[in-house]
Amino acid sequence: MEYQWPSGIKRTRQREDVFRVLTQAEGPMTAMEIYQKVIEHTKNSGYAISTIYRSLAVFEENDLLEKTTLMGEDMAVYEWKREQHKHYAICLSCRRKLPLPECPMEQMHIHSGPEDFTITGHKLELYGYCKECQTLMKG
Amino acid sequence: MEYQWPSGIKRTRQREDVFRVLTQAEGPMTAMEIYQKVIEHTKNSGYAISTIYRSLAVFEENDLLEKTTLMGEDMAVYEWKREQHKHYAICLSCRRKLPLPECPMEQMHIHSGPEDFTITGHKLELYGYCKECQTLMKG
DNA sequence: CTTACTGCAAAGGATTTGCAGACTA
DNA sequence: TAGTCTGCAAATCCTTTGCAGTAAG
Repeated sequence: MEYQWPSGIKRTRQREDVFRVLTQAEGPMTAMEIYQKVIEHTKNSGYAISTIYRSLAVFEENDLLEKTTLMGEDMAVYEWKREQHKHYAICLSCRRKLPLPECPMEQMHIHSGPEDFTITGHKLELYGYCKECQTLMKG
Repeated sequence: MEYQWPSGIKRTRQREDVFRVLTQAEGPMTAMEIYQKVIEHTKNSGYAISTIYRSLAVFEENDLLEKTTLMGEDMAVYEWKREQHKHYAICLSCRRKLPLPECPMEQMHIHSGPEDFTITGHKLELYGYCKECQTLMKG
């Protein structure tokens, strides 16, 4: 198992489910997507979506995941924080999220914003059209 | 007046109000903030928040404004699209939004993301602490 | 005039919360 | 066993929508 249970957080079956889904996810997921993955795996009908939200809140308070709302979407997406953080190129047509091979912000050396502002993090998303959708549009 | 009424959009008093507030705004605003600015200016009590949303929708459909949800906030913010688009450094303490002097993405020449992906736009936000909040934390 | 826009109020939908029972340590 | 967590259902809150009256061109 690549990811270990974070210390300082009480371990419950439901939180483990959310943890497993998030750490195994390919990209950011909505609460509903996480919920569906969980019940699909546990085959447990008595599972509350509110528990998902509460688990996510606990992880977020402990700075273990990132909550975002992507352009053109209404629901928040959640992603587990990894050593090497990720950015995505999001296709405006099919909404697919393609991970960038590396973080452009680290590639360049811009760690300075406005004067006297200490940067602790950043959020970057690229928008455009993936190969398949470009082909479809031309065709 | 710097900004001219966009052609192709029916001109009404209410839309003009939203247009004026947005084009004069210093940064992104929530629908509620726009609403309050509008009624403060017009002193009109019979003004519906739904009209604000509908005006925003029309402008957005015409690609005249950008709707975003900032990290750690629940409400969407709206910003008029300008020739020179803006990015912000957002203080995690006081939530102030400080505009960056220039777009870091243009500064570097990264216009390539994943293979065969055509980039049409991007979203970038820096997070951290502004001068005042740093001082407060140290003191 | 004709059609689109607005105010009002009510509906939607994601997320949060109160409470009593269930479970972890 | 003590205290937290969960399921359930109801409440919130931002945002959207239906409808009848109003305004723009």
